[in-house]
Amino acid sequence: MTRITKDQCFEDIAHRILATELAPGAALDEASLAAHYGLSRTPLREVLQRLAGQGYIRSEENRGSKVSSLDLASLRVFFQTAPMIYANVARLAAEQRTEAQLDALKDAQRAFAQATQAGAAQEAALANHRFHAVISDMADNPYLAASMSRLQIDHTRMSHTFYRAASEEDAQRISDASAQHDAMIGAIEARDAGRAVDLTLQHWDLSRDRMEEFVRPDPLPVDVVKRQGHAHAV
Amino acid sequence: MTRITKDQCFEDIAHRILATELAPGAALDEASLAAHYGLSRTPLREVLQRLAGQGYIRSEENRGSKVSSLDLASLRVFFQTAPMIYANVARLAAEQRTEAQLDALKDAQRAFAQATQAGAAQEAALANHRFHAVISDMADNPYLAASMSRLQIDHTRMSHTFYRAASEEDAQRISDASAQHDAMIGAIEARDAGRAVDLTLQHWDLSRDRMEEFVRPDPLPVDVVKRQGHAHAV
DNA sequence: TGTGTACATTTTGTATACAAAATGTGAGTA
DNA sequence: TACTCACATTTTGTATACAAAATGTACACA
Repeated sequence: MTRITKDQCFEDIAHRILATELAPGAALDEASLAAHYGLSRTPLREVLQRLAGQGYIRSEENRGSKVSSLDLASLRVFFQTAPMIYANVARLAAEQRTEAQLDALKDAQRAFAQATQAGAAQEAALANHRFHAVISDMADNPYLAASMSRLQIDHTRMSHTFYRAASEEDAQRISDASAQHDAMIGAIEARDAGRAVDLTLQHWDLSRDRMEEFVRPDPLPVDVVKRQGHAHAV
Repeated sequence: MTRITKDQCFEDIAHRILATELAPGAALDEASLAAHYGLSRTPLREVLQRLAGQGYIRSEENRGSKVSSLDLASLRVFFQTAPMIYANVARLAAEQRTEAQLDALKDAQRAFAQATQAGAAQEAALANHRFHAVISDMADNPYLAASMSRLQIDHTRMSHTFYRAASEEDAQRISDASAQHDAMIGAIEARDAGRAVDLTLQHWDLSRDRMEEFVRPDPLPVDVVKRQGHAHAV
């Protein structure tokens, strides 16, 4: 109902996916989304196609769009790939960053620190997403950016529990992550690629362990036996 | 005018871009493309959006679509990134490949050998593209695939001169490349990841030197001074 | 000659009607 | 009860008309 632009619509759906407010596997209905955003179906379909192009959703001919799944199979590949891409992006970021990008990174970190201190889990996850997106931007490498953004989608979707501090230990981990961000800013500002890589890998180690346990396969259809290709969790 | 499906339209435009029949920077007109393929503008725009999502073209709001540029700036990043992605994809391909994919790879190589022996440069370049696309498929890693396919677009667009054998030396290089393909098939079939990586890097070295000299910046607009952001060749 | 401005033309973007495909429902039959 | 088939409903895909933006052109004026 709210009348907005295509870009805003794209951003809003993307954010809702990143926040898992739109859960992995959820079906997206063109007509109701178009009505909700006050667009006609033509531009809304264009938004969906862009979302599909960036890996947020998957569209099947004559069968609509679904939020990209996030099951244990993808998780395995994610863990396999992320450190390599993250490390290389960090190295390039330290080498290539501009002053303006450095300012943007500091802004993102301010927002992140604020969200974590306020205990706003979803805000923190999205701010963290932005922080790493700025680093990807600094690397100025469209080939790696394509990998990176896809990794980030899944990483952010898995990270929400990380920011919902239940125990004292959780709070410490969040504080550590924020300190690592600050150190990364320092390394990037100093154009110290080696240190940026090391810090990135440490940062990765910190978040890795907490993620795996919270991932769940897509909700199964009610009529299980008739559906093919839905492997159970290993 | 020829009436075809969206997928065929996508494939045809993609192939024409890979063959540089549609040159880097070339403008794409919706109306004439729609007429040419016998589609209305709505599905044709969808095709363009998919092409943009995969990096073949770039679309600007209210300003149409252009074939992605391929200038010295992108070239530098390309050389920086390709070996790492190619090597990792090769390693995963050797580890993960299925029998069906191995057959597909052998088919692609048969087509490649045939095209090179016939001296069909464009055929050879596209067959080579398919060969490496199958390897990317074997790796079964959507994150890397996003990088890989973008690298391949630019690689294939730069590779045409490689297959237009002018000298005896050129012919030898093409023959070497084909032999390397055969060796890569062997390594992948044997699931020998280390050897697959080594061969991939050798393959990369072979094609690298021949590429740089043939790349040209986008054709400049007639009115040069008024256009910004068009750096000259370094 | 060069510049600016109004206007015509071209091109892109959006809404909507209709077509086609998929899905859901219920009666009929074994 | 289980299954199939026909038909209604829902959802997606396409064509087309119209709106908006960009571009090109001609003319006035300094």
